[in-house]
Amino acid sequence: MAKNKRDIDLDVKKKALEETAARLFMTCGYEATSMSRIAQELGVTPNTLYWYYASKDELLVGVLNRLLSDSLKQLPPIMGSSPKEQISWALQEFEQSRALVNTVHGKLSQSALIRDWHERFHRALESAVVHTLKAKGISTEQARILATVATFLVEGLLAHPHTEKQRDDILEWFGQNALPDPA
Amino acid sequence: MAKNKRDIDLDVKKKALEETAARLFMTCGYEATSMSRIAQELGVTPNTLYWYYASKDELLVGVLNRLLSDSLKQLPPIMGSSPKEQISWALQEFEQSRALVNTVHGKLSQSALIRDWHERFHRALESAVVHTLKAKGISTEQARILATVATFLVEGLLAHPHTEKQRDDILEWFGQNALPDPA
DNA sequence: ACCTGAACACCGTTCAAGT
DNA sequence: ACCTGAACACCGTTCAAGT
Repeated sequence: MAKNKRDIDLDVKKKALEETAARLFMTCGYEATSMSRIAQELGVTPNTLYWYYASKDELLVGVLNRLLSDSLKQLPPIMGSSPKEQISWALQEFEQSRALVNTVHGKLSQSALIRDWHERFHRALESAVVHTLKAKGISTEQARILATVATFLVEGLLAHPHTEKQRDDILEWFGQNALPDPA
Repeated sequence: MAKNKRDIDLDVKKKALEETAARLFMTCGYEATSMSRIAQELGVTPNTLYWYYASKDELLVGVLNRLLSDSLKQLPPIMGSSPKEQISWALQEFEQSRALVNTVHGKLSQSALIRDWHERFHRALESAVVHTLKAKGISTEQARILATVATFLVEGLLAHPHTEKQRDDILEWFGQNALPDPA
């Protein structure tokens, strides 16, 4: 990437920074990726990054938001499928960034910035899931519980290496117990 | 603590090191706790820690094993209670070290040492849970699934701040769906 | 507005040297 | 066997200076 200044605008530049950072974070891990390394990959001095982001954590938030909105763009097509397929999709979507999921959880107790982002993310996710469950005739309270359980199962599968069979068994079990027996 | 050398034996010394490290890890977080800080608290030079542990990660493993075996000592009394109470106990037991749970998950992709410990821990936990479930007449396969789900729910609750109601609702829901309806 | 050079305080870790 | 002093390479971050 060129060392251009001023001739490419802020959003384009941030996009490039975040894409490089995302790639390194996902392959080498957040802690193992130094600001110097990211800068080096971009042909830039480490300090440069601090013009765009106040801290490494803030860069991480930028990366998370970008990955998330990229995922959400692919969401519409699967909106009509079964709950099990939807969970399966979410799992696959997060699979590549599983290291980041663990990173976020690991930083919860140290970084208020990450804590905020995490809280917002879960609130948005829950309300989306609850909304679709209610459309299926499930009570608000029950929908809330199921949404949380589904989230924990996805995160558990992401956090721990597992076989395909394990994943399928769990999704199957949840699918059968989630909906109150449609007699 | 005294700077004694040779006059107190290795196990006692390691106990003191790990207790101090555990306290700091749990209150300030693992990354935020430097080796220097731990050493300072012990009235010792940072290098000293490296005579006992090859790395900070190894010290963490020592801390984890100590906390775990301390918890296991309190296990017998609750062996007879209901599954829901047992899960509740596990939750409460891990509550204080919730930061460490997140730390371990966050380091999975970077540290082979932690990965090993984590794998061993989950294997031991699963086999214990499966064993008790089978005693209740549940098939091995079903017991495995339930054990994994229970683990993910506990970890989810630990990783995310939650209200008492949320916790009770989830445990209640699991309790009702876990055991194949005892007619 | 954007980027660099040089520096800061700190980190985990090593090693030769002391007792 | 146990511990220290001094050093190493590196980290995230800051700031004054350049264009």
